[in-house]
Amino acid sequence: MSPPPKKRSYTMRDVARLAGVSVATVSAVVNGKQVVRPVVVARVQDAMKALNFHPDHVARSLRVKKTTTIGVVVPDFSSGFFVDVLRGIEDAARNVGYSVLLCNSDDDVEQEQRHLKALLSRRVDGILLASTDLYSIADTQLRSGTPIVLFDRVPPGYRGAAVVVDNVDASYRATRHLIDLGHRSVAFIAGRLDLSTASDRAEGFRRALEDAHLPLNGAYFRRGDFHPESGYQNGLELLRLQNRPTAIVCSNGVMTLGLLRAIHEQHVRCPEEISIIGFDEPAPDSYGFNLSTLLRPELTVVAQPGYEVGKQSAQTLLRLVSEDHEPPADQNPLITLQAELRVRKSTAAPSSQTPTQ
Amino acid sequence: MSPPPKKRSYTMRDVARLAGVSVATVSAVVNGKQVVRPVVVARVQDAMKALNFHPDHVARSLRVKKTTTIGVVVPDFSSGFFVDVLRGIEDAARNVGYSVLLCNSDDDVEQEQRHLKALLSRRVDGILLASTDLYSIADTQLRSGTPIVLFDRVPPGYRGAAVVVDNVDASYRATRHLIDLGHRSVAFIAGRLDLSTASDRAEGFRRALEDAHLPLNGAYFRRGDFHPESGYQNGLELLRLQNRPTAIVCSNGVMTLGLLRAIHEQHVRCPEEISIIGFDEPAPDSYGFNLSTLLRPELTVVAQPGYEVGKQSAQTLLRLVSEDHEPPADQNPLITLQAELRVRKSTAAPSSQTPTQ
DNA sequence: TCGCAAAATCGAATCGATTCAACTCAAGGG
DNA sequence: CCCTTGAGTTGAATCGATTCGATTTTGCGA
Repeated sequence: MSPPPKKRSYTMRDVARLAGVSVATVSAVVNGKQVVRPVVVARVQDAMKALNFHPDHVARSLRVKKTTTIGVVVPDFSSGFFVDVLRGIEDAARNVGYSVLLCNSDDDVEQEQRHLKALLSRRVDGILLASTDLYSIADTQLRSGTPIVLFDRVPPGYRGAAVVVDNVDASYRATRHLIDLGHRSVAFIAGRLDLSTASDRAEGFRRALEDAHLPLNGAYFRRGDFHPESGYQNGLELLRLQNRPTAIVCSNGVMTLGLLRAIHEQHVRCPEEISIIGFDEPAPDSYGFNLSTLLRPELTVVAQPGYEVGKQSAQTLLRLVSEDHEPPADQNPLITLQAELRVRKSTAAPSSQTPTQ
Repeated sequence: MSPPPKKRSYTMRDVARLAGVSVATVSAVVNGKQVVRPVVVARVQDAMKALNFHPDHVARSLRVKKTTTIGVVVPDFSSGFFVDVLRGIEDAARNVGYSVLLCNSDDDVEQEQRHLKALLSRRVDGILLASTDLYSIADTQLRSGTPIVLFDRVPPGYRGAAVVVDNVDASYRATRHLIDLGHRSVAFIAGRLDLSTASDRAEGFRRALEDAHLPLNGAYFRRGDFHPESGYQNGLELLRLQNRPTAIVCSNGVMTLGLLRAIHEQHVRCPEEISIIGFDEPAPDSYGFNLSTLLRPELTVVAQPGYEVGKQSAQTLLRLVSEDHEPPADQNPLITLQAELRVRKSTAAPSSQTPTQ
């Protein structure tokens, strides 16, 4: 019960001294996992209050080899999709007392590697990663032993845990929607084809054409890079084509914004002269109602369940973290979520004069 | 030079053993702050490579009492503004090797307190906070000794470091823009008036009217809560008013979306029948071009420099962190940034028939 | 009142990197 | 040839909480 020394922040030692017990007992009180007599508990709690003691999580982490922290690496959090994902992650993590270390890779391979190194060095309990560099993960993962859950993007044949959207199906349905409306010349603006999301969407588009016995016009398949400018450029080029397509599928949210700009600039009426369908809402999905309904025209989109992707990724990761043994091989670590087709006003039947094909 | 024991992750001890030196020397090599003979450096580095050694940042943090991590508490990262801020923070932090612990308070006072406690417990080097509860900060701050920089929202008379936008001026200019166009009956949809941002914007509105010798019609001053639904409801009520205003200033981004919906639903033409000006872009500012230009109508807004707010907040905080002594009192710790008026198509001169005032 | 099992508390080692006083050793001066 | 000097290296203490085997207390029956 000696007077506490003057410090900025007190330790269990100080609390113990003030309460007249040992640090082990203070620890027992703090963690509540061992039995301590009520009278002692009270004494310790008083001491803690008196000193405004807060246990040092860093020291604890060192000792128990667990940081109660997960790292998240996203390629870009300007995109509405990743913001939704992030919200899902944060909510799931917070619910179980985990903190989130946020890293932005800017879609840059080196940044991503640096971030992963930093996260491992900081001994996060697990990592959520939307990787820019699909082929270098195995490496990082194998070396570290830290659980990793990939989301959104997954290397072909990846055997680890991952949460993705069924992009083939999403794209198929988007394309199919246009075909069902009567479109025969449908164009596609693809994303970075080295990413699974982009190639899957391209594949869905291809299959939908195939199933409808429509030819795949090479000029209608454009390579974008998931950035708005490429939506704009490819949009312009498509609109200027002699045989202009009657409909365009645009394979992500921000490229769709670029495409819209091109359409406005060229004074092409949508959906009268051209139908367009986008991927993702162009802004976070969380306002209670969606921004797309305010766009000119109201956008038909295939919306990915971003929040759900985040939530399930985090939950999967936290499950892996809490299992010390390797998860049984028979349970599939790949979770696939379905996107939702939201038909609004940017898609309609093509005008009667069918363009030459 | 004994063979390394099998472990998941190796320590300096292992590296030292393998390299035939002491841990102190390994530490010296890792940190490069003391002179070590090149031949020894090489031996140590080889050993590190061989074991795939990565220093344990947790242990380091404990010893040096520094985590190279800052905590960020935002009320909501669905809003485009905070996403921009976050990007600014992340960029600034990453540039100097800091990590970011992200917390979402959901504009809930208890969440915020919990997050702050957690961050202090985790011994972050500093905290960036957009506080929901302006009057309980002093407490947390004084007790902890951890540097805190407030951003976006600041309690009146706050004496600590903060980075804010000049909301009075921003709102003044928005209102002034409408008055200059000839509007005489201008309405205002306010946010949560307990927040400095909201009350400052209300004040700017008030002053602009006053300077123009226009009366402040009570029915034209609406209290919202910064959420889209309140923009919608207040919008509806304003539009249904007998003396409908000819222009509306809406004091944040998502409420403006709600207001837009109300306008569409009521089939009120904008800007012909009503001019509106919003605060913030309704989505992140980072696409290279802005979403507002695609809205129907293209929105005139007062855009806050979100990225800059984030960047300067982080830089200010990191400066505080690196100074061990208290900063001199004579330098003003309050940074005020100016918003930018972006005139687009949702504002125009009122129609000739002046409504009864 | 005593003895003893059970319950409560304690002491000391530990996690992994940093730090600093102490020590080694080679070079150069006297 | 010895001593000083200083560059390079090392051992051991330290950061603060946890943990576990050891020790003390408590409560209860005899």
